[in-house]
Amino acid sequence: MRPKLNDVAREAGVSPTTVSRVINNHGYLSEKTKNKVFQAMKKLNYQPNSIARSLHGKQTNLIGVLFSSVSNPFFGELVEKIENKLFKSGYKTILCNSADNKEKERVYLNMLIANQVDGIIAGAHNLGIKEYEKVGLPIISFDRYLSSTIPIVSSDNYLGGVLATQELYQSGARKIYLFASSHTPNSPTDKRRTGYLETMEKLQLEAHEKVIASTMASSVKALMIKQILSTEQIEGIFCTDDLTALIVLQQAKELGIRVPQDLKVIGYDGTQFIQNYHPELTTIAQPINDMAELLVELLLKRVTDEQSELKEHYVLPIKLIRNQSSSQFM
Amino acid sequence: MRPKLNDVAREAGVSPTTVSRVINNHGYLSEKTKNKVFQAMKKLNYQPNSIARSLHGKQTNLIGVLFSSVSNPFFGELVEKIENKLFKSGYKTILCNSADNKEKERVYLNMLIANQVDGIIAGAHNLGIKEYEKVGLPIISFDRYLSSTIPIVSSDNYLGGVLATQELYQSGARKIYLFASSHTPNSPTDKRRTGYLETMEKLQLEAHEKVIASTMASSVKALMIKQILSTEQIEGIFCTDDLTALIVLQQAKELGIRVPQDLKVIGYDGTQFIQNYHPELTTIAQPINDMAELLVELLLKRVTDEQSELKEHYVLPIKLIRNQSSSQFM
DNA sequence: TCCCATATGTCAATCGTGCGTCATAAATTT
DNA sequence: AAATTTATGACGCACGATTGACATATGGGA
Repeated sequence: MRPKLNDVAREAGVSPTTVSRVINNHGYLSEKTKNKVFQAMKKLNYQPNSIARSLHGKQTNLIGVLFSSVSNPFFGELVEKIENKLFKSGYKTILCNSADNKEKERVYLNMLIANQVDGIIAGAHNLGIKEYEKVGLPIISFDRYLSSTIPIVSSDNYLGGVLATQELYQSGARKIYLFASSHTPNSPTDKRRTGYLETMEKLQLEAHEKVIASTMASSVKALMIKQILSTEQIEGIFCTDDLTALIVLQQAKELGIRVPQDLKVIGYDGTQFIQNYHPELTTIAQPINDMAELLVELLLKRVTDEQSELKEHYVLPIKLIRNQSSSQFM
Repeated sequence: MRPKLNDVAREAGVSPTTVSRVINNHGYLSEKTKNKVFQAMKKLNYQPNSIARSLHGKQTNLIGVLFSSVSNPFFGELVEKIENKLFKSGYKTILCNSADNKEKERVYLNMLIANQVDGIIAGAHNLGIKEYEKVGLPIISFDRYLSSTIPIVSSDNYLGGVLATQELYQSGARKIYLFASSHTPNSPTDKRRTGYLETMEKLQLEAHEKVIASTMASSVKALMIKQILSTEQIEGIFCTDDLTALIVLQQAKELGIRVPQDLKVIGYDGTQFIQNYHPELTTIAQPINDMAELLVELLLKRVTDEQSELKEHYVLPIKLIRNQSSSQFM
């Protein structure tokens, strides 16, 4: 049986009250007693039962972190950063991978409530606004509108779309396609798309959109992309995520389409992983670390003070990382 | 304020005891009352406070999942599978990224104890055996020996080393190098190494080892590998992880070393990610899904019944995925 | 009619800790 | 010597739900 506060008191030869005082550094305490208690705690390997403490109206220091999947490097890196920053502030992360499953997301939301988490960082958004509003807990959303009371953190998706398109144009491409991973209004991808469309219009070029659904198996994506590449004359492709861009590079190679000579490709996300292991890929890098930091900071602000006034939308700058896959070829 | 059991009772017009009985399906209950209570729960959006329930000696249904990092695709995929399987069994995952930091791992362990988790899946092992034994909770270890009472789940690292080496040999390589990500006895990498060394001896070939520390920044790794590739005559490389193998491929390309004509490369791990996005890489695939399943199954067995007899070591089979990077060239 | 299974309510203890109140005693200041 | 400050103990309530004991009521079957 795990030792309790009373066991520590007995071991240290003091009253339970004193032990509690030592733990919470509350009231008058002599160094001598403190030491006695600390030693007893160490000897018994005592850890205050945070369940009991939480029940007493205190915080649980648990934060629900809800994303669709951590096996995607982008979310993996983001979640890792979030977890790190939460840890530094003394909070624990309950990981929730909704796998784009509405039902799972709903069950998770209820679980989190039942577990009395202090707040939620939500990056998986298959549920309606209502369900999130019903939660009644501090929530910060990553990259999607949930409700007017839930602040959003995102990077500048629109500018990303603009820059990506301009980059392809400037490196010589004219027939520029958009490979979008989905097509839902209110989704970040959509603003990247808007950036693309408006820029194409300004450039007086015809827009071409292909939806490469993120739910498809990657082999299916590959097939689909191969099909497109082999039938259409394309000079530049803006993929709304890096992984799709990788498949494009792969398929282009198989078809003997040279990158960047015949085809220029630009991705989106710019994870550390992509930068390290695919330094050839031009991409729009989201500030993963800053986003994680802001998400945590805003959430903890709300957790500490429910009334704290937050903006509705925080947009962080993106950065074009220019590499060989989009370089001008002479 | 979140509704309590008493509020539900009032709303349903029954006693608190009855509500509790309905929730726990305990004692005699009429359908009529059950329905009244369920409706009241729904109306108030009531979630039983699991903190309070846990305090009552019940399980917390929280499991600590301790790995070094989820941004590494291998761990990302493994953790995601684990989280999924835990969820299916009604358990919640507390994610702990120790970042190979001893102190963080220790703090995490204490946090998990304080939070009364029902058990721990440990895949980060920077601490001594003692600290893990002291925990006094069901623990299952991934891939490393912690103590005789803590079962280990791993894949067949030794056989992986053997197969990898044989594959390189059979495809024609004679000067076969090992690029190991670390060199600690008791670590899985070490058995891969043993497999390599023994196979090389059987083949009467000279072994060559290089340590490409996993702690190094990938740019440093790249530099180091470039250096090695450009100074030594190598025909085959067995990398103890796929990411290192990717760097090898990358650097070989830069140096004009053709793969597989001049150099054959084989990696290790075989994540879905690698299979999808680097189908050219031959690799030893660990059964990520089966490992996750077994880890969870064993842990829950221990959680449910402390006394359940488990083996000390569970070794799951690996699989050679043969691709172009190691193919015989004629 | 009596009994028993079914259905619900009342009451109180319990889980481990936090914390306020009161009491007491020693140490320190005035 | 009196008044404070410092240090500790004892006690009890609270947190929200669980659970057992006990009481009571209804209905159906023997």
